[in-house]
Amino acid sequence: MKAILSTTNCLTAITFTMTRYSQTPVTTADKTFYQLRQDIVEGVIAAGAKLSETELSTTYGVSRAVIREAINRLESCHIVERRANVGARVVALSEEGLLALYEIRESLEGMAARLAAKNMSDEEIAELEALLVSHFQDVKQGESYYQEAGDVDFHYRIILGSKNKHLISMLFDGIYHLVRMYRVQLGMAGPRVTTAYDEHRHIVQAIANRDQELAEMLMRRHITYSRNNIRNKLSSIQS
Amino acid sequence: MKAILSTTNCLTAITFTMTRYSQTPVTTADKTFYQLRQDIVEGVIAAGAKLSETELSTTYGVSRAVIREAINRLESCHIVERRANVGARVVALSEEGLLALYEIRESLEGMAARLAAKNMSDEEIAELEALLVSHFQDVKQGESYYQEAGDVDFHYRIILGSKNKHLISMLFDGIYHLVRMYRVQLGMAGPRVTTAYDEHRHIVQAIANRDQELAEMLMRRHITYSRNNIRNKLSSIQS
DNA sequence: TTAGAATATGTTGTCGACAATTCACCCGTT
DNA sequence: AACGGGTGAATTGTCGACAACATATTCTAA
Repeated sequence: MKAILSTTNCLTAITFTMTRYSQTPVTTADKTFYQLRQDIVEGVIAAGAKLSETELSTTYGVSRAVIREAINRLESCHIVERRANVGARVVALSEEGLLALYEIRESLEGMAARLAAKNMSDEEIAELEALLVSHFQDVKQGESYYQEAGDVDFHYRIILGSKNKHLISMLFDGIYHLVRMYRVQLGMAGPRVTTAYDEHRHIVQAIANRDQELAEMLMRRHITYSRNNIRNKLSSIQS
Repeated sequence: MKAILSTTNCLTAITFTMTRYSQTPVTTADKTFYQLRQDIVEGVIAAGAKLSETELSTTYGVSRAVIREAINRLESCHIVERRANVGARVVALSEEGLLALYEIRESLEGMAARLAAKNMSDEEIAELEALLVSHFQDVKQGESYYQEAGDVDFHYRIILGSKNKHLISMLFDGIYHLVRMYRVQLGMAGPRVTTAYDEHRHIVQAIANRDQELAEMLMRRHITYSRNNIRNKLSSIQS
């Protein structure tokens, strides 16, 4: 009944939150870009695979020009790597790559929490606290499959709360899809379900208190823990 | 004899350092992109101006497809804003926009300094110290026109020293050109010449001591000072 | 047999033309 | 005179074809 794949829920939650940020695709190049990105992130197109323009144009039923534009945008997102006169390949996934991404997340989301403590409206903070309450109930009922969507939504709201356009764009358009891609393809499950809730709670509290220093510090620690968690999983898989 | 325009020296120094990072343009779309970006950053194309594809294609003597690709890449850099079926405009410059960029610089370059303290080789650190010595001599001789190139070079080396690919790309391809564009078009001079040297010296010292915490903190303060400096200049201009 | 050059093939880069959309102008109606 | 709808010019989006480049294969010569 409720055993829907977590991915679906996650995407729903994301799109819900992001309606204030991302505009719906209008041109076919837009749609193709979103489709291609999704197919890569979710593993339909394998990591390291070559992206042949002619092949993709027949597959997606569009001209080579729109495929080229889509690939260009994927390159800007660092999802594919391109060499002139040779072609584009999906980026190679490595443990170091994922950990490097978390270094940036630590830096950027820490700043986002700091700015959120400064710039979020009281109403937005109230919504954030309400979100946390609903998470608490989910966790209490053991509905851990909601956790990833909830975690993503939590972070999204804080990032949006920073009110810094560049910060928002870097995280949403750049980092998050890459992280998801790495997680899916390296076979990582969702985030830690047990301990994360308390960390979220403390972060929200710091934001509500307008304590910029503490909000940043707690967010950085939160992501550092996440990073260590991933590193442990990866090393245990490899050994 | 040595009274060459500072801009020229700045670019020379940048390209010298960046040879390890950026590859030379090969296709005409590449060249057009670099040309267009330079023309926008240096104010040849005004802020807020509309970028007509047909007009640019005749101006630069290339086809519209090439111009489109260049504009797409400029959009990814947040140098132009695009609306579907309408066109692209150079971004509107605002005081808040520049200050928002410095918030990101603080976050990202702080992390870069932290990672540099961890990942730079002893040889690279020695080069960095040597660079600082040459700056000191320049400052002592009052050759302040070298300062901007020197400042840029200093930051570049530390960013490269982080060894984090995404971090490097975000700063070099994304932030720095935007900052330069804002500075040029808002009529800001180069960075602070007097106090910055000591700050640089302390940062290098922290990196040489492999003190990650301190390196990050000093770099963040360094950029915060710079940001405050800019804010003061801007408000004094406006009033 | 091997190294190197010439060639063949398939890919990407570039171009001009056509289709779709937007925006401004003009006309008609109230 | 003011507002709404319609028409037209101009711009962007999309397409198929050609040119340039990289790579694999084959052929030749030492």
